[in-house]
Amino acid sequence: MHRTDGSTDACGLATAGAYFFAPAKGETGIERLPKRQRQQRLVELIDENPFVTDRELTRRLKVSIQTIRLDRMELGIPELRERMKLMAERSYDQVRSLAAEEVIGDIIDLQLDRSGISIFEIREEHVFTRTQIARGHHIFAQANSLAVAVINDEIALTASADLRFVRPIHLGEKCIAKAYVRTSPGKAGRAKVEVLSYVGEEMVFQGNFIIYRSDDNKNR
Amino acid sequence: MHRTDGSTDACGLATAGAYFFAPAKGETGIERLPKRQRQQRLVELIDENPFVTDRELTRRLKVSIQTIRLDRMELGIPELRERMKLMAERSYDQVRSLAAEEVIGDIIDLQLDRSGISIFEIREEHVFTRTQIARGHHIFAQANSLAVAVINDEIALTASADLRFVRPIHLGEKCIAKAYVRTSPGKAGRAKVEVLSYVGEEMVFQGNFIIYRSDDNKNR
DNA sequence: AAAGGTTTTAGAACCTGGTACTAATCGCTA
DNA sequence: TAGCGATTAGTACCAGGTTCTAAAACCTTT
Repeated sequence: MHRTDGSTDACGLATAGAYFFAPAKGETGIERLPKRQRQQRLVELIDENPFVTDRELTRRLKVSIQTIRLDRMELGIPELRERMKLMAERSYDQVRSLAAEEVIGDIIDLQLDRSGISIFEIREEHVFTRTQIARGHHIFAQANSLAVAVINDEIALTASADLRFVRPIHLGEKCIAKAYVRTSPGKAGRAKVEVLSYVGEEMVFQGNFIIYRSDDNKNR
Repeated sequence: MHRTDGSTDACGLATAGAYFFAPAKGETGIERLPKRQRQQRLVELIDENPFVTDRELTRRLKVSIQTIRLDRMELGIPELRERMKLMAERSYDQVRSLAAEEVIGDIIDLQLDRSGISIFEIREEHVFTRTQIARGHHIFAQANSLAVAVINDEIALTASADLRFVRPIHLGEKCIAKAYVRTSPGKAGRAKVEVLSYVGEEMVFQGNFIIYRSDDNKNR
């Protein structure tokens, strides 16, 4: 005998007629919603807590477990275990790549000892929640990463920098940093790198970096 | 990763099963290992790929699935689904807290419009893997966060900065940043903040920040 | 009122990747 | 020879599902 998802008919009588034409927003809180709204609510609930089971959703939405499952299927939402697996995999990959993340922003062009370009999109985690303006250190991180990357040496460390945040950068904006090496390549000790960051045509940040270099690019 | 690492008492229980020290059976590559070594290998395999099932491990270690499960139990390694759940939960919490992370480093003292102190420990994810030296932007992030935090305004944005990375900071070092507001509080427009970061007695970083302020600290 | 469509519910069979438990069996040793 | 740890086998059971079939329940149209 296999156990079957019993579900002790929690709401048999709720199936009375005209079941959602009542003053839909009663005291009772959640009356059964029409399909569209229920599915929307389902998405919200799962989004809010991805660890919720179908059985739990049954409780919250006052429909049968089959309905929940049909809804998930229609909406293309995978089952709990699949969701957890996806999260786990994502975080696992992230951990792996985070360690490798030597650079903030995507470098899309790099001419060693000459110049480089990187793109960095301002996302939720980069802004002040209140103002939606990017925190300065993320803008700096992009510029600094690029300045270090453009130096063709075993070891390159920022020695000093001079920054100007020209205008606030907002959530969703794509920040394009362009770095130019100002001293001749291979010159011992220190390199000077200028980084200019743009959103569209507009310059939003400017930095002058002095990069300490190990100066052993010959043995690579 | 999550290495539960259950006390591998090296030789507490003299494992009687030394009965596999016969000619190591070079023929078939991995022949069955003695218990201790197998368990060690098990830990390695799971560590290497936390998404591996017991059945897969059976293949790899050439023992029955019961043995795998006994081993997991002895070692306190949870089942695959539990492992995935833990990873998912951890990453979920991380995402949540990352978004809330308005400040890099722990602020341990703050006198608004006067001074502030924060501590930041250099961990794996902050250093160049090759050299174990902290990337500049993390050091900057700590200083910048503190400089912004110390300004008692609705909105405070970095306008410009002038940085000196005095000496490299290494993995494991605790960086203590001290910020001093150099202009009189409430003065309109811009505040000047000096941040000095130390490892022990040694100054490792110095920054002069100009912080743009909304200057509406009265209505708080 | 009957027909027809959508929505919702029910139930059974089956799946994966396990746990929990009992009971052999193997290989060596005291 | 008995004993003992290590290993294997097998069964029952579980959560949290998928898949499928089938029957209501509801709503609109004819």
